[in-house]
Amino acid sequence: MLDPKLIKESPQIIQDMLKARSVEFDLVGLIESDQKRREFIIKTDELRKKKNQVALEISQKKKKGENVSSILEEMKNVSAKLSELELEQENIEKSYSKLALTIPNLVHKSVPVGVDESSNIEIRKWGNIPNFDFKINDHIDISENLDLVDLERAAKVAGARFYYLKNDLVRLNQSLIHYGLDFLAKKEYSLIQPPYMINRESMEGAVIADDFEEVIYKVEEEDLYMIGTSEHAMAAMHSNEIIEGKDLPLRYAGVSPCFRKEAGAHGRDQKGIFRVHQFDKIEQFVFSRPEDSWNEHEKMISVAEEFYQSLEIPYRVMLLSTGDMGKVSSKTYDIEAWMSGQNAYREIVSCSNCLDYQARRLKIRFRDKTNEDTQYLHTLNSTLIATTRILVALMENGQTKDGHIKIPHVIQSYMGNQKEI
RNA sequence: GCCGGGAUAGCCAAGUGGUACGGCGACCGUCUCGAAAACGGUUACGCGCAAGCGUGCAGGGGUUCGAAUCCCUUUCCCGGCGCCA
Repeated sequence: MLDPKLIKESPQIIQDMLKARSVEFDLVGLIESDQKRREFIIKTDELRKKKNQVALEISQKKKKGENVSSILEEMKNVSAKLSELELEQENIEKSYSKLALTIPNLVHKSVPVGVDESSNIEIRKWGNIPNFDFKINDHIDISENLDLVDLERAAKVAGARFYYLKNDLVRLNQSLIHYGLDFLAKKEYSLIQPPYMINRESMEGAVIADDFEEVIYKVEEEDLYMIGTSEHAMAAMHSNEIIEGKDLPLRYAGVSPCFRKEAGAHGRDQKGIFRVHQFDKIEQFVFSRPEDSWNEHEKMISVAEEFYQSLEIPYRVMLLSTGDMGKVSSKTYDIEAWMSGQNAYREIVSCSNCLDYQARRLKIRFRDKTNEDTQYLHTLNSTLIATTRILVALMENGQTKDGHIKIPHVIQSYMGNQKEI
């Protein structure tokens, strides 16, 4: 959600944003319904004032024992009229908020304008792409040869895009999570294991309506949705709260499984564990003062980079273009890791500053002094590690001539000093 | 799952049909060289240039001229019983 005052006073800024994002949006409709909505607030407030005055009069007359029958009649009329107006107002509010909730976020001026990922900009690169003096395999063959993944039985039991992890790959997965949590704990993030299902109201705060159908699993007969990432649960964590300014920034490390429909991804990455319906992830989530959020954004991406340097995974940092970026985000960096089996850089991290867009939807405010006005804070999120994709990178980049997988140095102590799988 | 008790502002808390009592904390001001104390004010949201007005008693619905208060319903919390990794 955007600041309604900004939309009213500077519609050109909104128009520019919509153009940059190539998004069709009924901005005129939004402005008109906002205008209408304000008019109705004035009308109904006036009538309520009248109602309060008459109610007071009735109670005073009754106390004095005077006859109130004529004034009761007047009150009846006022109430009836008010109910009528309120019904109309409700409809206007509905059409207003439907539009207000679907308008995308503002775009930071540094973001390249483009329709898709081809306009993304490479910001920097780290690490050397590994050379192999033998014919390499992709993660599907490697994991099959070493009995680390069972995709066929997963398909039988759950369907496509599911997997059974097996044997040492289970241990590697757990070790990556353990290492990731230790890594963020050292940087003074609070560790959070959130609910894996949250209610509609909370989900709507973090996710834009269009994404519901494409991404989010709904639990039948319950007001519950499976989280697509712990971001969803952590964003809603402080909803309807006023946070003390001195407590900001709040830096959380959320760990959870993530559940995604992948409805819009037919045919892409069909095989293996690169794109799946369920995976484990550690997420950085920060609640920040507005003036600090761009610094926090840079900090988060460098935390993620440091993490991949420690795992010795070559990567590049991309600045996403308007066409490739989510509607909730104002600026997004992706980290893409080199994956030898695919001979390409593939997305492993997404790091976004959402400004006050989520905070407005979820009513998360802060203030420094109790007699000051509250302000919306800024929310930011970034992957630390989505484990399945890192398993792919480690298997493909770390494969040896004799068909084994090298375990990164920092992970070995988590696996009983095992050096290879 | 069943029975009972609850949910009021940042916190505590009064209020059984007629303008949401009071306290604590925090913040601002007066006083002071400064502070404490004392006193006054502020401390949820919306509309409005403003004066001001309206909304807000867990959520939704109803009864009534009028609902924190009465009725229905949902959610959550506490106690007891039951079930359970």
